[in-house]
Amino acid sequence: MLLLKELPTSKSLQRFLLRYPDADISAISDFVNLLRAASDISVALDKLLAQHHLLQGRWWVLVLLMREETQTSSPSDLAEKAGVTKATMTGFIDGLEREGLVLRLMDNDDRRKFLIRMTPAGQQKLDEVMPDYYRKVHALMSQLNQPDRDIMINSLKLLASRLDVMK
Amino acid sequence: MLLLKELPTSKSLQRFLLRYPDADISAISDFVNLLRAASDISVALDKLLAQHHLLQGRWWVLVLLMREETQTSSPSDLAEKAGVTKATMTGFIDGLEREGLVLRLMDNDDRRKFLIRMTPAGQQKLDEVMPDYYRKVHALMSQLNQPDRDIMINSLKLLASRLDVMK
DNA sequence: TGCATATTGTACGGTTCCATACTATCATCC
DNA sequence: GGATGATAGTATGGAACCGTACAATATGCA
Repeated sequence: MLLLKELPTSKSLQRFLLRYPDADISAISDFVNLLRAASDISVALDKLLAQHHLLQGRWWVLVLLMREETQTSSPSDLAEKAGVTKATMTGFIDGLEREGLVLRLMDNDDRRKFLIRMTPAGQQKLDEVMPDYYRKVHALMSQLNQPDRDIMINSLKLLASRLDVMK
Repeated sequence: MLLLKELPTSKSLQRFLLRYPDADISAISDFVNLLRAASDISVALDKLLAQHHLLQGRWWVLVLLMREETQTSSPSDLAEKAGVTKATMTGFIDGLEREGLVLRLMDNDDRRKFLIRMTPAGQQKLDEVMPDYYRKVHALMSQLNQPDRDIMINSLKLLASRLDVMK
């Protein structure tokens, strides 16, 4: 996600309005601000994870594995739950395996499959990251009062559910 | 930005709470929902631009150039305004130049520099994209009533301005 | 003037992601 | 049981990014 750091000057805004008179300036401004704020927040999460030598993609995989009682899943299943392609998941697993945080095991029932299992080192890594993550997310979200926070989240959810209007 | 498609089951949530009892579940849930909604919106923007054979990075460059009266700027200036490194901007400009949407001109005042100028084809591309963009962003943002929209944007801005609490 | 320092743009190598195409394996249906 | 089609995982090649290092050029200061 890429975003402009600089909002337009009123002078350049006028030039845009001259050329595109139908533009809804306040809608554009809100839209850009929304994306920029979310991008900044995502970057902050990246930095938090980087302090533990993790990246969002690999971290989600560990979280998904911890959700499983057996701490085991398949690449396809992980890909679907993480919302990435199978090819992307292959890359994540490669990285995690290289660092010893997960194992690839044969699945004797279906020889096309692998079983991906979190190792003790993987669990240890999560135990190191999650308390930090929870603490900092709590600190961030506490900056908002509850009514505003509810309205913000519900509004975002509503927008995300109405994205078909952009087609 | 990568996001889980699936929220945790209550069963796996209990396992997380057992291991990390201090977790603020509602903060985490809101945080993840925020990032996921924003990511979905960003993907929708990508798709809109893709219909015009553009990508976010290159598109912002054209928008920045249009903001300039001379439709001209330098790679360093563009990089700073777009919030990317100079190296990344070099790549964007390469792509835009290859497609004939911008030109690299010598700067006779400072021979280290280039002047990047939008071509008529570049302006034509923007004239094709921007009305579509404006129309669809208006359609999306109109899904919210004004008070909620204001609260959402202000809350997001406030969060983005308080990201130091995550350090 | 000359020399240290800063700036500009690029090359290079790295990561994360995707789309596509492929092999191996499984499931189905005649 | 054999062909057909679906599915699992990966390889490959691409784009968008970054950090670092570099050559060329400009600037400032003794």
